[in-house]
Amino acid sequence: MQVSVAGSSAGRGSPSVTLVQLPSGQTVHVQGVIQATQSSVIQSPPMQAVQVASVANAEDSADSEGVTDSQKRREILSRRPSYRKILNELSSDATGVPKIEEEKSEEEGTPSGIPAMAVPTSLYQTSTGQYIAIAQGGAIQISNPASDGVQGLQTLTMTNSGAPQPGATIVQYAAQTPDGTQQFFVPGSQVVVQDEETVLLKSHMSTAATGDMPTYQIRTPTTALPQGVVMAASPGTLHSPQQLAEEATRKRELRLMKNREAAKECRRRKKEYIKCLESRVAVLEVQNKKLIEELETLKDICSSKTD
DNA sequence: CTCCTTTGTCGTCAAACGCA
DNA sequence: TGCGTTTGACGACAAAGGAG
Repeated sequence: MQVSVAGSSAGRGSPSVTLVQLPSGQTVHVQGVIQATQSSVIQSPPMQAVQVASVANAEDSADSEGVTDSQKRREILSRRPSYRKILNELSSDATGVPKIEEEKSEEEGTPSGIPAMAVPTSLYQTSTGQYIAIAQGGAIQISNPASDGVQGLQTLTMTNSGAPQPGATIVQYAAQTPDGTQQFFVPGSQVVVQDEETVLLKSHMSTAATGDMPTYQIRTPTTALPQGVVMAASPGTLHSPQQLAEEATRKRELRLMKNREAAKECRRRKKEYIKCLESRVAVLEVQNKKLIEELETLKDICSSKTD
């Protein structure tokens, strides 16, 4: 099934409606969640197209008489709920909709690309073709396609309780490579990150599965500063304009770096959210199909009785 | 091969959100 | 209320694919 998600219109003036288009040409209107500057196409396994009801847009047009431009603009720009919020609300309404996990759990080592479900053992397939199984004990097994550098299973084990240090998180990365098991110990307040700002265990676990051993560095997630970066003195101790300028530059660099990472994370969440929407569409399609079949059966029964 | 279009990704800005 | 976070919007860029 191919589901295309596009903002209803480009630019800042667009109302917050997302059109999820099904292969049959039908569209699902999702209120107030996604806008894309360009349309995105997501591939998913083939699925029979069944009619899906559409949800009307509740905040159709903001242009009413007597409203100033600034007010209009403010209405247009009014914040939509976050993906996580919407999805978690959806998941509370309907079963089968996985939740996006809280940020905390991600830092503790749970691959956030995996939806959290209350199923003892779950199997997922990533966009890269990997299979991820979550065992009861929290062990995460990654099965690579045969074309990948490392074949077979890799295990990510996350332990919180009973850790050697209070509040520490053990992240074991055991890959069945010729070198043997590789293991990472991650204290609670730190994350192991790859070079190129790629956080280990974050989204693309396939990067850890390649044959080449990437280099890692320990960072504290709160600051995201690379090692060796020393915080400058507080503004009160700065004297010369040059120092002030350096401080401003440093602050800007820090802000940009943080925002860069935040944008990456936001995009990852957005993708995850879209995947969840797709799965919801699939569930609804199946439900709809069943209901149609049930209706047909009942119709047959009624018509046979009247005959 | 070159040019154009489409698609996807990334960095940045800015505004809204949310929390202490 | 200030500050950090989140996310829509935008532009730049690269890769892929099609047309000529």
